[in-house]
Amino acid sequence: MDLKERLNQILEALRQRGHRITPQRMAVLKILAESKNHPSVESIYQQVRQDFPTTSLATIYKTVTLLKEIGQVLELGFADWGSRYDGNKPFPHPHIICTKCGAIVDPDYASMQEITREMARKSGFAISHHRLDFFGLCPKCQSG
Amino acid sequence: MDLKERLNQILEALRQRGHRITPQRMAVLKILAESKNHPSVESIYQQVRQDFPTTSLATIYKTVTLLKEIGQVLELGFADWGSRYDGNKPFPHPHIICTKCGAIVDPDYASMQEITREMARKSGFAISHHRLDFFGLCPKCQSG
DNA sequence: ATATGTGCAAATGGTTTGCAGTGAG
DNA sequence: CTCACTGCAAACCATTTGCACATAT
Repeated sequence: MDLKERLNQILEALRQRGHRITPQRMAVLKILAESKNHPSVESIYQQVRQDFPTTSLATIYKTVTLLKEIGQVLELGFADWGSRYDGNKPFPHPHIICTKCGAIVDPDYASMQEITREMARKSGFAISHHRLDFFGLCPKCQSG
Repeated sequence: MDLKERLNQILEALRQRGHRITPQRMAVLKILAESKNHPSVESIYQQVRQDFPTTSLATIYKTVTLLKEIGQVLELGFADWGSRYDGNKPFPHPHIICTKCGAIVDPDYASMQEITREMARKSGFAISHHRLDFFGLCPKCQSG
């Protein structure tokens, strides 16, 4: 999805609910709207500080939490490496995670809907979303 | 897998590496060897305390961490609800999680290997394991 | 006998919260 | 003007660590 378009979606969702667009918040939104690298809170913090040096970690957390609540960011919680965020594709989708360098990429994969339907039928659950992660070494780390 | 057999596997893995089998540890192992309910550390703690009231949380954590290190327990880390553990099937497999009551069940599903191969081919990653979670309401919670 | 495991208490670290001051709408 | 947001510091809480004692082997 086009970054500017995605950013506008997020802005619109915030405005609809009466939330304000501050410079710090805008900086976070921009990072999350691209977020091809699925950044951590700490990573977002470091980036935002380049433009707004007084920004606090708490502000990043508050913004990310808000976006989570209104469904504008997808949280990937890992037991060992903390959470990573995807604001570009905030809906459930597969990920491939490099266990060495921590890179997270989105493979293209379409048939999850079929699998989800099959799961629901067999289990009796009313399935609302899913999460599928593959772990391994990315091409770069395989030669390291 | 048969519970007694699974327990023996874990015991064997511990003995091989020179770890001792204490009563407290045995209690944890038994719980994890069945673990159809994918217990949390706190839940394991409460159960163990029924038989060994002086057991400390730290001991549970240490045992679970040890089992994780030797690959005898699978950790499911959730950003919002902490970690849950599966010592009965310590290898990657799908889960269905009730977002209301927190129940976690294992559906039977075989074709993950195909999907994993396909993923590896398309991404260039050397995939070592995966994780697939479906979230929704279990049959019981749908009528609640 | 020996060194691994236990249990307690303290430390840790990521995340959240309270609150006074700031600024977007 | 108002009320949501920011930034700081303190609070939180799950998990980890240090250490003296206990005990499995």
